[in-house]
Amino acid sequence: MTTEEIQLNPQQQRLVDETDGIYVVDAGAGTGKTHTITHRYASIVEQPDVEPGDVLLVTFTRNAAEEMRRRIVRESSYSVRELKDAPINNFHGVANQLLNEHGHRTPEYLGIDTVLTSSTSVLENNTIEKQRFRSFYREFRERNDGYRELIQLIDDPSELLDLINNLASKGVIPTQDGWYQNGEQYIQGDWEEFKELFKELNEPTEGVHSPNQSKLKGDLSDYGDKLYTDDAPRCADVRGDEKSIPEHWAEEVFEEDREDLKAFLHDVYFGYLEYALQRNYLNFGFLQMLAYVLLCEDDALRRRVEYPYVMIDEFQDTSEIQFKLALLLAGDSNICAVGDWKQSIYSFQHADVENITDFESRIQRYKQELNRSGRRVTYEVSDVEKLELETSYRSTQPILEFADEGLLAEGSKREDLDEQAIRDEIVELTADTSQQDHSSIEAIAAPDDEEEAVLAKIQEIVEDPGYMVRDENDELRKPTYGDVAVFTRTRSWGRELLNTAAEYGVPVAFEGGIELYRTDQAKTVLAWLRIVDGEAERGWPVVLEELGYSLGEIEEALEQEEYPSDAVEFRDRLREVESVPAVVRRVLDRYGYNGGVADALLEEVESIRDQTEYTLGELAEYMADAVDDGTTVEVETDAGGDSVTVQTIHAAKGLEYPIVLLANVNERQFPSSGGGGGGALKYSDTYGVRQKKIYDDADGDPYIYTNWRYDVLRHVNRKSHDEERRLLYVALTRARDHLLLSAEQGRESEFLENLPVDVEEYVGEPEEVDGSSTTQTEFTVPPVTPDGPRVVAASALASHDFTETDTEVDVAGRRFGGREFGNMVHQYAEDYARERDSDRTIEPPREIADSPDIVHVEELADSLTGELHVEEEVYLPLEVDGEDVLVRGVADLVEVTDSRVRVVDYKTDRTRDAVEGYEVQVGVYRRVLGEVYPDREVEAELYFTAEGESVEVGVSDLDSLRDAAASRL
DNA sequence: AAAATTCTAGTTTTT
DNA sequence: CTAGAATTTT
Repeated sequence: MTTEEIQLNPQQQRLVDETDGIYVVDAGAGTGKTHTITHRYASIVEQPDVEPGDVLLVTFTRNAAEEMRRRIVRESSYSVRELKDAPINNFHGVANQLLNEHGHRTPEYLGIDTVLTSSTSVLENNTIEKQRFRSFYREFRERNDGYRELIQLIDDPSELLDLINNLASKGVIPTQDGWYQNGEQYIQGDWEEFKELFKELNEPTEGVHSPNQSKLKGDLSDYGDKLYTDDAPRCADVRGDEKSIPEHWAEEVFEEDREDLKAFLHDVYFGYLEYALQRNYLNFGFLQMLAYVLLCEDDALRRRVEYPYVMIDEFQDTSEIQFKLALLLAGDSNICAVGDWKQSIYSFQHADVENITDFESRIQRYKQELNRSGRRVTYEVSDVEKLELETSYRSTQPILEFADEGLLAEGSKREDLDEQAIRDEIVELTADTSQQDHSSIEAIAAPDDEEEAVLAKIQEIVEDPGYMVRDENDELRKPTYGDVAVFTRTRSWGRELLNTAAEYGVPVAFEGGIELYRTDQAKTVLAWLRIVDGEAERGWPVVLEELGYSLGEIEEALEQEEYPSDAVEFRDRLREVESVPAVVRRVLDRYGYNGGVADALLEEVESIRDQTEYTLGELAEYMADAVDDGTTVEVETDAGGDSVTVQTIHAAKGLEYPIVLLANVNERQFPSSGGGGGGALKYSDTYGVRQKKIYDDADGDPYIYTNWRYDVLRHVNRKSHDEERRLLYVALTRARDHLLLSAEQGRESEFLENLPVDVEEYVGEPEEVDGSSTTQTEFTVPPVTPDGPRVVAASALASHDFTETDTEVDVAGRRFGGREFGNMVHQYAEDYARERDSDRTIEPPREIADSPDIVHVEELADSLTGELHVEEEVYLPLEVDGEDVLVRGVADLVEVTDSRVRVVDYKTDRTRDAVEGYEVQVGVYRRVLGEVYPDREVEAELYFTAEGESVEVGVSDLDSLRDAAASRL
């Protein structure tokens, strides 16, 4: 703690003094928020008629709650003992306690007769919950044949689980025969708001001379390109012939019969809640949800437990249900919400930034919703006082001002921010320090390797006297490695930096957990669990490979079921061991694994054992799922001394460093673009729950259509880069004295271009440091190696950056680019095949076999004789640049007869580079098929469908093309 | 200058 | 399978 913080400044003092009433406090980065809250708490509690038990202090994490308790003890007259049971807790803790003490029969309010018991546990592990949900959903599907159409649409059950959790975070709760309170409204969406947004988006945009078409109309230019049901209106009708699309579409897309969807959602949601309760567990969402129901239903209890004073920290991270819980827990209008909207970066955890930005209207709306069926919130909420903390004890003035610019930086060329409107929302901070000439802000662009440039820069920082930092007395000193933090957007970039740092011996520690289950140690443990469990084929290969067996030898051993005798002995001894953790321990011992990863693994297995009754086989299944999920686990990463901290921006929230280097500020990384797709169901506050696709097998031919209403509606909910800007802001405001941003030259993020800093080319290679003289992270995190070799495209072998240029063709008066034409040819080929094999469905197996020696096509060899195959994938194991890879080619047509194998690949692009790529691809076919069918003649050829720059192809030509394809086969 | 079409690279973050 | 940029057409 710095000396400045001992005294309270006038704004802080005001917050401490004014204890009665409703306050929203805008407490920016480094404004001494915790310190102030601590004092406010003490000041409330020191009133003669107030006890610690009267003040509810809610924080976001368990750690934050403990930290707060410690500081209150230190700064007030209360002792540890007196505050031991004081309600200083996180939301989940509050809910848990409430249910434990008073809530055993809560499920009854929803029509579920299971009781909560003291042994009901809170499932914290995502992978386990997904597993349980999956098994629930498996049963659900069998029981509910009526929902077949919706079930067909959903290929990943965890999509449903996400939706359920999202609804739970809003207080949308299912009951036996409907929805709790006004839950159904949320599912329906908000027509008024939708109309408003629709209108806004449909305003013509400003052109230089005359108005342009509206954003919405522009967005809908590709409407109609997808497969719609017959009742969908045509593109021209939807878009109309004005600058805006006809107004009536707003209502027509919003109004939709969603009764089946709602019923399905209800039954899944309610069914899973029952399922969890019967199995005696709750997830985070259910925990808060039940506490909410309890407080709503039991008026006497609510009055008994309510608190005269409520304070909530990190308010920008609260969800809707948490805000409502806080209102229910407050007995009077003494509520204090402290936070910083600019640091709201947890929307994926259901944080709703509008809780703080629209505090005044939200608190009124929520009160109204809570009082709809009873008087639950009795106090007045219309008088909300806003306070601001304006002095920052962390960053220098230039850094504070620069960080604000981060909130104004446009993330793409398309974005157009209302700068003034944003500035109006920002409370400008003033730095407390007078020292600031030493402070610097710079941006570097690395022409070749950004990681190396970052490391070189760090070495420069600790050696160059130009970078001075302030000590606790505000005096300047030279920085060390420990003063530097490197932030990244993604975990993976940080991990790579760590590897590069290890090469050069730069002391660097990665903080914030590793993907534990992807380590060699975990893989070995998994293999042994499988062996012990009797899954020989999945376990032994890993173990034997570690012993140096070749692939052939492994196959041989599996076939003969003959394994090395000491390994067999070890297996038999493991089978005698009773507890699962003990098995794991023995395996780790056998391999001499005893570092941080091994410890973490053991700890994990023990905690999983505590949470579930997993058998050995189930644990193996769990570990395999965790590999897929990329589950991360906190591991002790003691770099032992003076080292640079590497962490994600999310992990850095709440921390500060003298020198911050924000790395990988590259396009498409930060802000991340694209993505966001997938999933059959969508939810937004505005339009409610919607189905993206429609499954239909009315004509006996199952088909999935795009829901045309959704296709229009979704535009009204387009995401902007707001949260990414806040993430940028969080990163920038961690810095005390120096701020650096880095990117790859030529790939700089739009953010970087829009920040008021010159991006300078930085060429630098780190000096190699003798590893023994520096400290390294206790273990190095290995790069993620997916099981089996990497798959690369055949054409990529010809050149790493070959570019396709276009050829064009005219078909029936329409012009097609090369790609589109190629797709069309392809479609013809497929239609042809479908016609020919109408009574047979072709389902080529998509999975690559475990062993790289097994070529995929082989599995089809016998069954396919004499038949036509469309779009077959072939894989060829090759060594490329010293790495074993599977080279993938996708052939358009494959024909296999007793004497011959023929592959035809249609292409349109004849540019030199492309042809080169295709030739490699065809060579791959030739070779792979030659290996699979050694005694047959193998032909593989390219068939160019468009010559030169532009080719005229009429419909008749396509017919002849089809005939040609047919005659070849 | 505006609208339409095509191309490209991406698909995180973790209480 | 999508958002957003880039390019082409009107």
